[in-house]
Amino acid sequence: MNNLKDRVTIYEVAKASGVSLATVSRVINKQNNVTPETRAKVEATIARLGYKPSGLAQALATNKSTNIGIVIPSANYVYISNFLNGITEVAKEKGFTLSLFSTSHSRDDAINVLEKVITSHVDGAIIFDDELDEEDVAKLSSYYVPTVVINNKVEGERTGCVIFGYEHNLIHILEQYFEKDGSKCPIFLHVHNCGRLLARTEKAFVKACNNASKEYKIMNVDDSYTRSYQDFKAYFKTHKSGYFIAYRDSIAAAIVNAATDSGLNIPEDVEVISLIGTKYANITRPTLSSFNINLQEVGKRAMYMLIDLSNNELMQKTYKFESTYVKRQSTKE
Amino acid sequence: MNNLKDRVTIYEVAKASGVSLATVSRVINKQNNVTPETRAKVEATIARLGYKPSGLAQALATNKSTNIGIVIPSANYVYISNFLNGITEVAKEKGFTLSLFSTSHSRDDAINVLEKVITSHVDGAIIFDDELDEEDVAKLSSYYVPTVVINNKVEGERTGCVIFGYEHNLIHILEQYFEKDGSKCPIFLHVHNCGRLLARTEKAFVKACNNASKEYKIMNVDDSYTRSYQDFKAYFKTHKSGYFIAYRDSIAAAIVNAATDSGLNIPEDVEVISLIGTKYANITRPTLSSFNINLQEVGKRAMYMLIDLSNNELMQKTYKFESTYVKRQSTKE
DNA sequence: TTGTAAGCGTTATCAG
DNA sequence: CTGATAACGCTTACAA
Repeated sequence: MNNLKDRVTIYEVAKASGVSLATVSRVINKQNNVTPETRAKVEATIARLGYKPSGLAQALATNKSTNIGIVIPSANYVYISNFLNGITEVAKEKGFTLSLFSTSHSRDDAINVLEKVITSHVDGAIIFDDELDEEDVAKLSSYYVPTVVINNKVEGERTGCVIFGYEHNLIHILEQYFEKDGSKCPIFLHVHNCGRLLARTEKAFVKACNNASKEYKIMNVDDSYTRSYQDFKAYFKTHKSGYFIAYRDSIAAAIVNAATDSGLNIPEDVEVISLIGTKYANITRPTLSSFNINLQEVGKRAMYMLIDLSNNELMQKTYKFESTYVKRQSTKE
Repeated sequence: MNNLKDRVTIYEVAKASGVSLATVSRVINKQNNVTPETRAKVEATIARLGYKPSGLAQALATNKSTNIGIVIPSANYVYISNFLNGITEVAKEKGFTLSLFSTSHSRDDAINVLEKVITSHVDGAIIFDDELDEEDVAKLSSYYVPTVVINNKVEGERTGCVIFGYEHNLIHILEQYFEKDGSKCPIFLHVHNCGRLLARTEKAFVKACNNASKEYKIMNVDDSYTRSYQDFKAYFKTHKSGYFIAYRDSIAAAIVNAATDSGLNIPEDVEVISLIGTKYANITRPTLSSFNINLQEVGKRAMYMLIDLSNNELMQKTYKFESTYVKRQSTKE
């Protein structure tokens, strides 16, 4: 693990070109107080020796790592991928490097990750992880790392947040459903330990049902396609209809497929809405009605907010992304 | 961006506990040549002051960053997500931090990323990106960064690679198809600029067809579901059959959906195989026959290889993952 | 067991 | 425009 050993340093470059460290430093930092000749000379030996400055040493000397930490539960979700993609784009554009931390849905890991984020001296952090709460973010903040939190309303001096608007739209859709049809029992699919967004939408769901004096069900499902497909195959042996609200496309797809495979019709017998719609909502057959938020845009926005935050230029500390509802084949409306 | 400013340093801890820097350093590095009493004293003030060591300074002093660089084209593919997930798991287990670099399928970006990987002083790198070739890896190697390359056979002192076995299996499947049926024209879907794996499988495809003296077609398709769905809707107006080899699930799904929506039957009229199968092959209807490689395992393996490489303990420098073929509903066999 | 001091590879503040 | 020299925060011989 001695990869730094033997690397050409600024000192050797200075020696080889007959100038001082300071001059070499000026050249690599593109400062203009260097004669064209000396600059050329230094640049030549840099090229010849294949010198690359050490980001580590630079960071230590300047107090800037140009590195930002990203905390996610797992890379394995499509919406997280989209989010990451938005982040990487801005990072590249603005010259930041990214450190990826994942917590695997465990509080212990999350605490650990928090420590790592602090010690790794990032210039900022973006947290999209329900294991970490306001207090944790405050801790990060106390170490002077500006933070943007996704999907959690957090306040703080060095903190911004972007939140998702689902509740309103879900309530609206349900109201509409109750008004125009409402014949099937509304069923909310609860995934164990699946975080704030689910909890909030569940609350909104209950509220909408209560407001309309409708009976509803909360059903526990497994967070995997295969498992929940099987569960719903069993379910549809005794139940022949339902108006389902599913957290993720894959769960929605499990219901749709199980229903179809059980001889039920979509959307006549069974209707399904996916809360976190991705491009796969469009690929399954029947296609899935879903709520959508462009997570790539969320990633980009988070980066921009973080950069502003670092420069003390963030005016609007909370940014809300409203979901849009896209009706497809899995619902009548 | 002065996030380091005001952070508690080892020096302040030393002063506050009335010991020297060295002692504090010993304590935080869990060396055993410290009296329990002084250790306790130091630990107390560390806790009181909320001191966290600077990873930067540690890395500079020890020549070890415990950070490894991951180079990918984009975070936006399911198979890349799976790969990342495998990596993050091992990283956590072994105490590494990850730096994520994405090249966006551009050679320029890739070169840029390479520079960044070098300057960021990672202890190693994992490259899963077709823009970077053997020469680039050699460059990395010349800066003493051990590297594991995915999907490219690369040799070098500080280099390992994991490669994917598709050709054999594809040829086998095709031979079988020609033998048992072979009535439909085999069509390989070429995605512009889509990298080595596609090129290799395309070659294998051509070879198998030639060996069997079968006519075949290579068709250019767009690398997006929506676009290729439209293209195939148009295509199936005039063509009523085909045996398609698609690169990705989403392309395979586009064909299957377009065919179905055009009144054709799967697999009677149209058969489709997806080369890079993901869990979505199982979710679409009809389900997609596909070749599978567990990319999570690939990620894990790459990490283990990299760690061994760093310790000069990597015996087997090339590791091959054979794809497995899973027949589903989109083919007869 | 503990402290002193040199060094890791840079940048930055001074003089010159 | 250029060169010493002191930081940056930590580790690690070497001394005590």
